[in-house]
Amino acid sequence: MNLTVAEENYIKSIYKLQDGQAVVSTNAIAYELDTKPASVTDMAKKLKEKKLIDYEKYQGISLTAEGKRIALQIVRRHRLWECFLVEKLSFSWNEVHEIAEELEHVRSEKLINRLSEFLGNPTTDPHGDPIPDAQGKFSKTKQLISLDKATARRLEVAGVADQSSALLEFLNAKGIRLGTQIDVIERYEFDNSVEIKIRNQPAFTISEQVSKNIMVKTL
Amino acid sequence: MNLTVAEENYIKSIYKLQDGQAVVSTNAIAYELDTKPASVTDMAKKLKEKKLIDYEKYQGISLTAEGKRIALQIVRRHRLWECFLVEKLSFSWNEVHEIAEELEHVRSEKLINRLSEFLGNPTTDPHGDPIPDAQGKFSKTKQLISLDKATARRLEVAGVADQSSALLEFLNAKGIRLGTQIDVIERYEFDNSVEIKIRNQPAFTISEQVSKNIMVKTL
DNA sequence: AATATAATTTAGACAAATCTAAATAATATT
DNA sequence: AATATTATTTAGATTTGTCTAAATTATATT
Repeated sequence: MNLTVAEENYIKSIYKLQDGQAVVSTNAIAYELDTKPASVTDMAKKLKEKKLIDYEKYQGISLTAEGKRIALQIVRRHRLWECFLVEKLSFSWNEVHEIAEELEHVRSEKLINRLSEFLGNPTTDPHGDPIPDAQGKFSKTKQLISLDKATARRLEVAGVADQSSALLEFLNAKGIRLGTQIDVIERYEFDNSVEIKIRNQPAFTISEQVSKNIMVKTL
Repeated sequence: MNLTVAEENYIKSIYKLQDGQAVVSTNAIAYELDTKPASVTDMAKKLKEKKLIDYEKYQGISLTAEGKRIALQIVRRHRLWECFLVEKLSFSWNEVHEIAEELEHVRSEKLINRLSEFLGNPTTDPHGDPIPDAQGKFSKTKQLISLDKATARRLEVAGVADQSSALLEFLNAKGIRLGTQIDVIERYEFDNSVEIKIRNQPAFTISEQVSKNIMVKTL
C-alpha cells in the first residue's frame, strides 16, 4: 500500500480524532487538518476505495483494521523521531513537533526499526505519549484495576506505585516481583478485587488497594 | 524561497550534471531524473521564473548563484543523512542513498546543523564525497598540485601522503607543519612546481614531488 | 547547401489535492 | 410539523507535475 503524504496525514488525523468515538465527522477532520470539509469528502472517497476507512455519505468516517495498522505506523515514526530530536540533537520537547511531522513521512521500515534500536526502543516520546512497537502494539504501563479491563490476559509486573514496606512484604509473600508474569483470571465488580494466577501456583485474589498499586504492562 | 520536492530534485540534478560544463541539456536532466524532456522544459520555465536557473530556449540550463546555493544545501542534507545512517544506524554505505533521498527534503536549518554537530561535523560522507558546510563551502582535502588549480589562494596543511623521514625533514626545515597556512603565489606549468609563501617569511618554491605529497584544505 | 537525425519545445491532456459556491441532508428549535 | 441552522456533498475550477504526440530548431552528414 503506497500512500501519499496527504493520505497519511488524513489517516493520522482520523486515528487521533477517533479515540473512543465510533465515527469522526467531516468537519472535525477539516478543522484538524486546517482544510475545507469539501476536501475531506473528496479524500474520504479515495481512502474508502483503498479500504482504509469505512465511509457512507453523511454517516461519518472510521478507520478499518488496515487503516488503523497504518495509523499506528505513522504514530510510531512520529514519536521515534521526536525522541531522536530531543535525546540526540538536544531539541526541547516543545519545538520538535513540526520537524517530526515531516520526518514521519519517510517510509522505510528498516530505517525506523534501526532508529528505535538506536534510541534503546523507547516506549514513550518526550511528551509522555506511548510509542507503538513494530507490530503496532503499545507497551502500556498502568494500574491493574484502573485501565486494563480485559480478563484472561497475561501481564508483567513493571513497578509499584506505593513503596510502603507493608505492600512490598505482601508482594514478597505472594512471590510477586518486578518482571513476574501474571494471568488475570477474573475481575469482581462488587469490590474491584481481582483473581490472578502466577505460573505453577494456585490462583489467589488481591484486593482493590493492592491492585491499584501494582504497575503492569501488557506483553 | 520555498521549494517543492520536485523543484529541489531538479536543482540537485542540474548541480550534479553541471560540474565543469557551462550548461546542461534538457535530455541529460530528463535521463537523470527518469522523466521526459518535455517535463524538463516545463520545469525550466518555473525555475527561471524563480531566478534559480539561467535558461533560454534551446540554449541549455545552468544554475544561478542562488540556485547553486540551494543545490549545496540539498547536497549537504543528503550527505549528512548518509553519514547518520551509516555511522549511527549501522547501514552499509551502499543501501543509504534512497533513504537519504527522502530525508534530504526535510527542510529545517536547525535540524541539519544540529545533525552535523551530532556527527562531529564530518567533511566527507560514507562514499567519500565531500560535505559542504552551512555556508556551502567545501573543506577540500587534496594534493596541492593535482586538484587545486587556483592561484593566489590561502590553504591550510592537513596532512602528508608520504610519511618518509626525508619529506618530513624537508617540511620541518621549511617550517611547514599541520595547520600551517600557506599562500599559493604562482604555479609553473613546465615542471609543475609551485611558489608558496608562509606568513612573515620570504616566498620559496616546492617541486612537484613535494607538492604531490602535501594534503591541504581550503579555508 | 540540402537533407537526415537528434534535441527541444509546444499544445493539449491527465491525476492529485485542493478550493469556492451552490445544493442537499441531518439536526435543532420553535 | 414546519422552519431554521448546521453539516455534508456535489459541481466546477485551479495548481503542480507529469505525460504523449506533433511541431520546431539545432546539429551532423552527405
